[in-house]
Amino acid sequence: MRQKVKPDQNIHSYAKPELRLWLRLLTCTNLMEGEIRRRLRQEFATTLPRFDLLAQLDRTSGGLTLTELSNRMMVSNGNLTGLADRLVGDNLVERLPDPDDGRSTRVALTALGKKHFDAMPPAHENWINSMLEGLDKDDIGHLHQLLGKLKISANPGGTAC
Amino acid sequence: MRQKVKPDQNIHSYAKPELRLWLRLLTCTNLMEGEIRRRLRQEFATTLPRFDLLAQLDRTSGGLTLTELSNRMMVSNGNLTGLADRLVGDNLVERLPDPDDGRSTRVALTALGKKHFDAMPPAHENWINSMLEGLDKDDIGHLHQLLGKLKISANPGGTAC
DNA sequence: CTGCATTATTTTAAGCTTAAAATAAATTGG
DNA sequence: CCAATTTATTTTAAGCTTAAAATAATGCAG
Repeated sequence: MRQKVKPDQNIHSYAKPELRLWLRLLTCTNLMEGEIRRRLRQEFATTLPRFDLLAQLDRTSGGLTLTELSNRMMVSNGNLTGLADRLVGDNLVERLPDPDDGRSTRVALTALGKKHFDAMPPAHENWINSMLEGLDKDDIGHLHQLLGKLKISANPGGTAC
Repeated sequence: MRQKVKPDQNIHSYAKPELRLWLRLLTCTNLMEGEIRRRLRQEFATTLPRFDLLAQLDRTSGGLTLTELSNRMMVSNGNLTGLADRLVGDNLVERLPDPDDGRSTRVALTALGKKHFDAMPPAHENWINSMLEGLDKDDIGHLHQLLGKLKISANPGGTAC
């Protein structure tokens, strides 16, 4: 005998917990990312991709290849060419030939790039902290742990981050 | 007396739980969003913004104005003009003059758009479910609840979604 | 009714993003 | 050594995205 079905249980509704979770995850990320983009623009006249690239370079010495950068930033390789070009144009980063591999070019912060970047991380951290003010220590730990599980589940290979 | 500081507690590290949480949130969303984009392209030859717009229209009757769409999709109003234009060009949606307000144009699914869209939600839901397979019912509920808290914290106004 | 502020949309200019194809250097197998 | 494959990057074409300025219709105060 056929089971009864609640009226709103149609295929396009938001009834399913998994779908609702995904939409909420997306909303949270969009809210936070939007705020970070807005502030980067207003307070530092820069963009998130630029900030991300500079941040990656800042925590390495000797620079990174474009492939390393594209893996870490989770964007396409072709993307890096243009982004790096624009930052080179602003004298924030420089391209260095890789001594060992003629195919690669390494990218590194210039002195100006380092100076330009250094004011950002403290502000960036404050924005994040402020947006997470409604969560207590346990919430943050638990959320981190559950997202760790999600990360593994969504990424069977598991190479990124 | 000044407190001792651990060696790795420098300003650019990932030691802070809030920053680590944000980066993990971003990673999870990027992983899932990337997979959804890939599948939409491979299986339906479409993109996420197109899917999102069609999905919004599918669950309303009488269409939506561009402003309503831009609020629901959390993208800029100027964005909608081009996106709607492209979908109109493919005969998937149509623009209708708003009878009450000469400034607004409503956008609605065409018969072709409805037909085109209808196969997507079941597949979309399967992709989500598959990526969340590593989480049990309690994980999903708890994650949903914690993200609800985060959503409120990050969005003091609280208009979106 | 008339000017003024508001609201809805479009345009503009710039940058971001991608997939796929092209180029070029390195590596590997015979 | 040499051909075939792999790897790193760039180019190309298209679409997405935004903020800010411009257009245009509405509504409201006096």
